[in-house]
Amino acid sequence: MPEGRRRPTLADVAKDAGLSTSAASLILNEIPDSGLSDDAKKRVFDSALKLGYRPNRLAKALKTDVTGTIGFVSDSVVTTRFASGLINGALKAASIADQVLLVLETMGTEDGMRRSIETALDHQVDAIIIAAMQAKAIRLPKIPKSTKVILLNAINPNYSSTILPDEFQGGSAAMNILVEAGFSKNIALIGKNADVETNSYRSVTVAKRAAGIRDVCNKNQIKFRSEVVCENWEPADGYSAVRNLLESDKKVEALICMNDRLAIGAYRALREMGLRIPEDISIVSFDHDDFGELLRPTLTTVGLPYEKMGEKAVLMANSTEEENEVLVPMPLFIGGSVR
Amino acid sequence: MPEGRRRPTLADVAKDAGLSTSAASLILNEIPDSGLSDDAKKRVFDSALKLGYRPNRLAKALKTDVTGTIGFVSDSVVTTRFASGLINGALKAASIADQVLLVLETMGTEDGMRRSIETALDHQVDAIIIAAMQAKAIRLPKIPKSTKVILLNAINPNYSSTILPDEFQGGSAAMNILVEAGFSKNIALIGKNADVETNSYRSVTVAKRAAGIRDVCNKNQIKFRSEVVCENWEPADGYSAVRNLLESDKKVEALICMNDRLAIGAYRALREMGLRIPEDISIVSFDHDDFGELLRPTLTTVGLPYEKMGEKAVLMANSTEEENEVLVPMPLFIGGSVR
DNA sequence: TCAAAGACCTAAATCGATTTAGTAAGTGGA
DNA sequence: TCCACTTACTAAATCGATTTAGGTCTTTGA
Repeated sequence: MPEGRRRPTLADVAKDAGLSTSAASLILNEIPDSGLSDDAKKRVFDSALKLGYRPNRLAKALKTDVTGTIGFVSDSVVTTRFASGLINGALKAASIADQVLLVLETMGTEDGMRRSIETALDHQVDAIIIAAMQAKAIRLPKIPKSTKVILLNAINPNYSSTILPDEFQGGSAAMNILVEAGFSKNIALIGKNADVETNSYRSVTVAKRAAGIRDVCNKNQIKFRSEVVCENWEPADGYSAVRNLLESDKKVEALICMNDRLAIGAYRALREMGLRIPEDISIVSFDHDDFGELLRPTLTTVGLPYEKMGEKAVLMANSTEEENEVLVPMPLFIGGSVR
Repeated sequence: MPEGRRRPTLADVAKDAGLSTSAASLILNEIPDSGLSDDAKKRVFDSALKLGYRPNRLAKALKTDVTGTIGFVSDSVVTTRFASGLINGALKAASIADQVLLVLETMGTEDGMRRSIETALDHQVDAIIIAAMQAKAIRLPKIPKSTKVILLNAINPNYSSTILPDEFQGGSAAMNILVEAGFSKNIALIGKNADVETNSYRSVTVAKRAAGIRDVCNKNQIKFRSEVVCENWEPADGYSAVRNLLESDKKVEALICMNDRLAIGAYRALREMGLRIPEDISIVSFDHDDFGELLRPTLTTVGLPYEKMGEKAVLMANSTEEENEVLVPMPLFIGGSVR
């Protein structure tokens, strides 16, 4: 009896239609072979519409063990401008699947990770997506095998469902831009980093980015004129790297920077040295950071396919078949920084 | 009976402790005056720990009507780097309150808004936070009065619980920086916008930003040397505004730009004209966009207190007393762009 | 004419908790 | 010895759905 303004329940609909709740449930869920008459069906649908009935997802979930809820646990993905695309893609795919994302942050600690996962499980999520800001090997607490786990931009030996950017392809793509623009001899690499290329714990994907670059070099018999090591990949590192490089070597014609932040430092160094982009020096880099559009000329960069990755994560969470590592291609953003 | 690896239920705990589920519930929830013996309490706590019992939030919610869940509906806040602080702050506050955010996107459409709100209600959220990317008057569908609604960075005539940045104070703060730096006569305003200052539907808060600026002007008997109108607040607009201004008027010494994007355009114009920041021209602006840190000199800017606003939204959602409009102070970020 | 076969619908159990009303045993006072 | 209180606990209803195992009729076939 819908007294006051209570949300109507299935019982209200059933009563209004003059049927049992069982009948109403069978009809509204369109269960085949339920044997309910067309007349009964019409009455139930009419009543549901009239009362504005919407099922209580909690009650439904309690019985069916399907909440329509996915835990999105992130190692501070949400908070950073950098990868909000991940969550955005996930949000879109979830919305299409009539699901909802339950977003949790680990604050970057192992304890936070454990707590977030427990909270998600307490809410009986159908699956957990664990997203990392930089694709790296993460530590995870035990998660019952009944809950599907998808790693987004991360890897862990105990879970095989992983979504990563295809950094090898991305590295190749960036290098190919320079090759196709006619460069071969006088290219310098900014941001070589021994640690990254060998230590898989620190960053699994960037090693592949480097491998993709080197693969194109090998195929075209290109040897870098210079490989500048940068421990960090911040603008200041790019600035000093390029400044030092060009002061001693005037022949460099193109730079491939390991990320956009290095590239912005390169821009500054070149500007100060009176060198023009792309007339004197061409630049490609990685990440498709927002500020790339604000630079003059705009930056040619290989982006990370965050949105697609987020989408894929939700699709994978909902798929019944086991998938293993999925590599999502990296998109190219052509700016004006290559001659 | 915990057969297999099923999640232990309250019944499992009760059985293990040799008590009824009622007793177990009373004990675990620490209900006062339940009259259970200390021995019974110990047994229940021990069993719960041993089995790793965690209550099923769904079942609990079904009975108590408290889900520990807040719907965070956003007009594309999540997706944008711009305001991920909002959600981050909300996430932190929710985590402290042992709550979880159910994040939904409206895709910017009215239908999306309706659908998101319905979805949140279907999941029986305890409250709904409606966040907008730019504080503006938004349209909302009917929401039952039993669900608390908090507007975050937005206003709507039907809901009074609103959280907004204190733009008046922010505007004053920015202008004060210039005043305190000793400027008074030769200041130009970049980004005057008749529409924004009068049409409250388009943007409620920016009008106040302007008012805050003018208030400081009045108090100090300052009249802008120039007020340049910009229909849009993009870098290109800032560029042409400053270029035109300074080509005709060499006396300008300081600029107050209505946002950082205008300011970045100003930087470019000044650089091309050979004017130094801050030696020749000082600049303050608004938003604390990420790229401000990357500029040389770094930008002095008044930021939006997104994180605090998000926190406040959750606190308000959980508070029993009605609060009305809350204004959150805007933080100052001192860079090197003011002499 | 009677049983078997549909056709149409419902009772009741269940999911995992909370919470009220009540029961059983023990204690103390007269 | 009996009643009134405590003390310590439990039975059962409940939240809002789903789902299985029937239960009535009416129809049909022989």
